[in-house]
Amino acid sequence: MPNSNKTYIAELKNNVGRQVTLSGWLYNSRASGKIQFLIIRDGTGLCQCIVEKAKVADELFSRLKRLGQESSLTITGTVRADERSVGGYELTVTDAKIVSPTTDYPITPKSHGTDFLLKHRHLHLRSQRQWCIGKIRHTIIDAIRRFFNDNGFILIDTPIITATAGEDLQSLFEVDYFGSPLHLTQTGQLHVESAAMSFGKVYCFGPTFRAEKSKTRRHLTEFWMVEPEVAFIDLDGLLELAENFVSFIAADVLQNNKSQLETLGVDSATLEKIKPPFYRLTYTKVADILTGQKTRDFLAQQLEELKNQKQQLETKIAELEKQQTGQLKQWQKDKIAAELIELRSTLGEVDTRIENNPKHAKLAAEFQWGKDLGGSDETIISQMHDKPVFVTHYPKEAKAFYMKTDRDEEGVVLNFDLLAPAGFGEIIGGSVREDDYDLLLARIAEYGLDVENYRWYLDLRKYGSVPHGGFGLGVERTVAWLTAEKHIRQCIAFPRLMDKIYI
RNA sequence: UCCCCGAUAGCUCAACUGGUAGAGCGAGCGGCUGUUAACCGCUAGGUUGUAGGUUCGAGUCCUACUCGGGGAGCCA
Repeated sequence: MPNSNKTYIAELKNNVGRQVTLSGWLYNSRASGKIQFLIIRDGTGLCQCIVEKAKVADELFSRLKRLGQESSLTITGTVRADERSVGGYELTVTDAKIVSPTTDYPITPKSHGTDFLLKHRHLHLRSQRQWCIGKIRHTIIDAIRRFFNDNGFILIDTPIITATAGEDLQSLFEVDYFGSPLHLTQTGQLHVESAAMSFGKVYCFGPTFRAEKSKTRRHLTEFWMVEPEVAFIDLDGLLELAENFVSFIAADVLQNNKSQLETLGVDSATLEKIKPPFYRLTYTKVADILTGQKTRDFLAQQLEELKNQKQQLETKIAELEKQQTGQLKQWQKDKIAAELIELRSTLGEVDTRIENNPKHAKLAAEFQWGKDLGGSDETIISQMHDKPVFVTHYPKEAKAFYMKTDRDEEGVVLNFDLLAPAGFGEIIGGSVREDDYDLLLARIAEYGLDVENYRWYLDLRKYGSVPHGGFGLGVERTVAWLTAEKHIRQCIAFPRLMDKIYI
């Protein structure tokens, strides 16, 4: 095996004119009598390899011709720049070695259903789309770590098995810990607060578990969350930190994943907009907006647009259905059929939105100060903006026990949610923490939590309490937002969904 | 937990009001020197999710169940 000059596809641009050897898998192939086009993937990209019958041994030519998708092989040839090729470079093949031939690879280059793909997730990870998302996820995670490391934050690894509940008690996964019931962490926040009193600026980054009965495109039961926590910080400081942080991530993706964004069909202009300052609204302001004329007009207009869109789709579908019955080549009929499936699914989505619009309008109009913002309310606010929006100062009844009440306005807490624009919704939740011992104790009791479990947490208010706060950013939601991926389950390699684990 | 939709070849989907289950992809064989989800010809591939029911006749209608998708509530 000529291994001495092994090259990765990503490095082809530096090797034009040279002979190189690639190792990878057969992604797709097209063949004719005397020429074959093999698309090879090697983890760094795709490369079209040209096999001409005249330039290789006959036996090799025919073996390559019947080589199945996802067979592994090493392939040697000369690098050429060529516009017609994926990635702009191709290989004129002189030799190849089949490492392991494959037959009947289940995932074809045609379309597949979600269930099928999730059942084959171990193989689906090789697909272009999953590969692009995986690369971007990697950039995001790397950016997260770098942002904090370069800004003086210390990484603290918080426990996964815990006795304290950070969020809602109903969404806990219980663990039988040598006979006593503990649970999987919902947040590292309480622990990371303790570390902030030692290091000043800290963050934790790990998996989080929530047994929410939420079967939506925005929920996983196991997801990754990064949670910075800072001593001596106020709400304004947190907002600034959060907007710089999110902007840094977006800029990093833009810089490192141009081609992946392009493959995914993401308009990079939307990412370029993600720059400070983000919009800042108080909860009370949001409540006014939701119940006001602006929202009524906005939703009415949206409904009009949706109805128009529906009509256009229906016209298009009718046209295609008519065409389909005419005299056409089989492949043309197939193309139309594929297009119809696509259009019908879009139509279904539009129908759902039309159906939901009045419900959302009603929910918004009847919004009562004091309630938490519903998903639809968030969506409305988020749709009204082209940049992320901070919503701050929620009523304390709607929020967690540890959030600090606004001393100027006792009914609200010093918290914030960050809503991603264009209807994407919440990606960050954060707050200034209650730092007064007595007030915190009262809140713990109010929430019906066992004070004994929170003794250590209360101690932080006893020994040198300081104003402090932090937030949590959901990694998969951020990935979904930045890649414009509709479903969060595509944003982690092996998703854990409510009641459903595939692999 | 609630509401809506669906289940037909390995995969993605067809089958008008109940009347002999059909394409493409994939697989196999053959053809084609620049293909881009290549194309063209041939071949194989099915107890229509499961269990009942209505009917002369059920993929199609009814009931239950199982599985899947979407939405609601809740959240990162």
